[in-house]
Amino acid sequence: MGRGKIEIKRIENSTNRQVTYSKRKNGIIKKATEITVLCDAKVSVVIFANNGKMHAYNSPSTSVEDILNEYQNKSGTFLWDAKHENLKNEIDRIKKENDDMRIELRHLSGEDIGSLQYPDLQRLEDALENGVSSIRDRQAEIHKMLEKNQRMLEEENYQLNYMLHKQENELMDGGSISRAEMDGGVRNIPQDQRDYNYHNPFGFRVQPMQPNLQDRV
Amino acid sequence: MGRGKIEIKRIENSTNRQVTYSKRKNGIIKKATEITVLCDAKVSVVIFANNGKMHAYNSPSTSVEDILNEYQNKSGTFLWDAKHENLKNEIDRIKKENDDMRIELRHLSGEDIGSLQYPDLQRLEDALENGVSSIRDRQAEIHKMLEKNQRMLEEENYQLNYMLHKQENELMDGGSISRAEMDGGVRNIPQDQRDYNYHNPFGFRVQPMQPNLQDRV
DNA sequence: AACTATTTATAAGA
DNA sequence: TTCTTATAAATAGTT
Repeated sequence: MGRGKIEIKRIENSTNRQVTYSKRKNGIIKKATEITVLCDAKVSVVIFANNGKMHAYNSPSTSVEDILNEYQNKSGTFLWDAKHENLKNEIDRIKKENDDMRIELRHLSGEDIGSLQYPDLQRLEDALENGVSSIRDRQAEIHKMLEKNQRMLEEENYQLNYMLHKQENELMDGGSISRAEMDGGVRNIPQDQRDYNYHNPFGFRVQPMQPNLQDRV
Repeated sequence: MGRGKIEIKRIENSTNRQVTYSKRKNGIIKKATEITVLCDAKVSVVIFANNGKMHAYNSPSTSVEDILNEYQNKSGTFLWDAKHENLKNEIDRIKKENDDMRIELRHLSGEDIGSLQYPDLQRLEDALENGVSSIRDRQAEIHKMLEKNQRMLEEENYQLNYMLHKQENELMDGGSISRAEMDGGVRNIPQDQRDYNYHNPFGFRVQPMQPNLQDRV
């Protein structure tokens, strides 16, 4: 019933099949509601599209419990089988994907390559070298960050030591230093004074001068 | 669809209702079989006529009906969940494995490594270098095989050319060569004579002396 | 059950 | 998905 007659056999075109499914599903459910009303019948319709989506129609039931249970069991089994099939298909699909990746990983780690020939080997080698070079870039980047952080820490230590030294001097003799001494003299603090800070757990706490020392590298 | 249009409401005439029920029930089942075939769907249709034996011992009760429906739904869900827990768990497990491998593959190809720190990077680099070295070993192995095959082919060519040369001489002057000439002289065949074979499509066919030339490398 | 006039469903095309 | 429409299919009323 339509523009043309169709043979009752699986519609191969997927879009077409989907459209027909949708239309006919609605048709069946409409018929079910009609017979329910017209003839006072009880109808249960459960439809699964092959993509796993389910639609169901149940007329208001007045059936006794054991009949319902019988239906329940039947439809339950049916329902289960359909869903079960879908899940199994999904599992198979994922397992396939899984196996492919596992093989690729093994190949990339140099295992099971005894049977590979030129083009595959070349591809693997390229991929690996690409990977190595990316990883090394990343390592270099981290290395640079670490070095930068180290330089910043050293700088801060110089300044902290200088300030500590200055305050100790002021406490001891009430003296003071010039701005010039502060700017120019920092890097000339002798090693023994710089190291003092590390051995004095009660040293003054000073706000860090490099707030971004904690940057993730 | 018939001689006259009918309103969708209970058919009061019992005979009429029975006839309509029978016709429409067949129609629905036909439709169900059609959608099953056409759309690769799974359909379950259960129809109870209100005057059927199945309903003989049924006492229509709205409240009981509601309870039974609820029970049906609940037990259906329960049945479903219980039966599918295992499959769902398996899918989750495989999907997890899948994701992990996908991430590892991306890391190995140098993608998404922006957040990785030292130990992971080191591990990846080691793995990649291992892989590269295995692949290169394999390449070298293949290369050696190819070289070996080439040497064998060259050797065979020498011998074939020698034999060809000798036969031609015999045909021309009836002469013969000594065993010593055969053993010692093979490699001294002049270039112009060795090349002759390549230009002579009607040269004698000689059994190859190196049966394993066709080895897969 | 058959028959058939009619209604209804729907295939194909936008 | 939704609408349209020509046509196939279902079926209401009749025999």
